[in-house]
Amino acid sequence: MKLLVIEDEVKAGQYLQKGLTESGYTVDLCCDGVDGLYHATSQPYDLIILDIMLPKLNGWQVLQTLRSSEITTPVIMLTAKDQIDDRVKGLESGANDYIVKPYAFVELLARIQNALRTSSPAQSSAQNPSTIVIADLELDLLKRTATRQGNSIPLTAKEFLLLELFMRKAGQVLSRTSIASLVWDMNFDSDTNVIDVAVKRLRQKVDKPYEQPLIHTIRGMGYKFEAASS
Amino acid sequence: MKLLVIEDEVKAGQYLQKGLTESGYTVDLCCDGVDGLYHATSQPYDLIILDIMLPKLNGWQVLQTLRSSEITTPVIMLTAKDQIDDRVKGLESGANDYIVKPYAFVELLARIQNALRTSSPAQSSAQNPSTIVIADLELDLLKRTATRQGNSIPLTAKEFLLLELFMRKAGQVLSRTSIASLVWDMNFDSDTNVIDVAVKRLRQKVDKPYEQPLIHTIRGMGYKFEAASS
DNA sequence: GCAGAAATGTCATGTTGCTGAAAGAGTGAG
DNA sequence: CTCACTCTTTCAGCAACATGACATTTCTGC
Repeated sequence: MKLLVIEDEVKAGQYLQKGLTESGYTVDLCCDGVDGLYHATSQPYDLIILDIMLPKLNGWQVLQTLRSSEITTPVIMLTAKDQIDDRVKGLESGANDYIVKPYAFVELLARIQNALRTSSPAQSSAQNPSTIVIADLELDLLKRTATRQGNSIPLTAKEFLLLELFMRKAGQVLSRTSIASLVWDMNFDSDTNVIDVAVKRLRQKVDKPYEQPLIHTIRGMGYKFEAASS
Repeated sequence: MKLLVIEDEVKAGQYLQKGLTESGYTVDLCCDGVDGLYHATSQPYDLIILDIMLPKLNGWQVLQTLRSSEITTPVIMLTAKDQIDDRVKGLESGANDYIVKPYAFVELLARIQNALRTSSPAQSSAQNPSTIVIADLELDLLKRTATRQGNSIPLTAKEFLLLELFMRKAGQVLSRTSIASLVWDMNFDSDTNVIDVAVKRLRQKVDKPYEQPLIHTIRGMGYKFEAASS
């Protein structure tokens, strides 16, 4: 799950980034409206957290531009107590939710989860969204553990993020470039093999001890997570 | 599925009753705290929807009385925007969820389903809300003491809060930021290691003298309280 | 209020193990 | 067979965590 935080106060922004990263999200951080808008339009995010008071372009303008570009990513507005106006209250602006500063971090977390839940309609009626199950592999997002055939598999932070991405996008081929931008915060211009190494380590734990491989290499394209081998 | 709605505004209450009935629930409606408490204690409900602003007895009092009567029916609090305080935010009051007025009906529905789903398995084993028992550790919420293998463990205020949080969220990974937000009221100070120190002190008392560790560090993510570990 | 004690927070230092770079071996495609 | 792509292993750096000592705040009995 990739979030974009647009917040000009550096400290508040870093705090958010840290807290949300710990909570299992990948977070990009922008410090002004123009930069934020650029990021929001140039790559897909699952959710955007948008401060209203911003240099260059304020939150309203960013939001309006996004919506008129038909970008429907859920947006949670951050507003100071004395800035609340009717646009926020009624959520008529196209925002999905708002939260008043200062806020409790866990409350923001709850709102993020809520916005993510309600924005993907498939989930809402489906079963418990806190676990993903594919074949005999189960990923528990709250416990941050994987289980295969009853065996608990301990995962490091990066491994967990990678596996979560794989399982969410099961069946799709994921290029190294998109993996790099979704799990690492890097643009894939450098010639690194972090991803190969990470996949190798993940396979070691998830596939190696078992019969059926779930992580498949698509030569020249990337990787794919799939139950039935093609 | 039988629900109890405690809401003083007649119109809002009837609206809820109608909507929930149409959604397949059986709904009782009460218009003040005393009446609501009477119903809630005199017959079993699957879930209670509880407004905070109520005549005679407010939502907090009703909830507290319910919980101290060992009634563990899931409760969703209804709160106006300007009433949100940390009790709601952290859900430390014994409520299972809360929703801010005005809300979308479908959202309330989703939260009801969620509360019914997540509470039922846990509730049955946690009949007595005045103590939490996990493995050989017992936490007495009234006496504010912990006991492990028959040995009483004296806890300071912060230690107790932290352990209570851990045990309530047993199995889940808690990020430092969430812990900071729930146990301390820190929502912005980032460069401190109070939490690490507090965990160390708690471990000293709770884990150090015993065989099986209960508090686990999940590197890069936070901490987790769990009996059997990988 | 005051002194002493307990609790809590800050800082400096030690320790661990995750992570990513590099380099070589393996493997499939043409 | 050759080349490009992928896999595997090794290793050092470093961020994240643990810990002990010290400072500050809060509590408690007089």
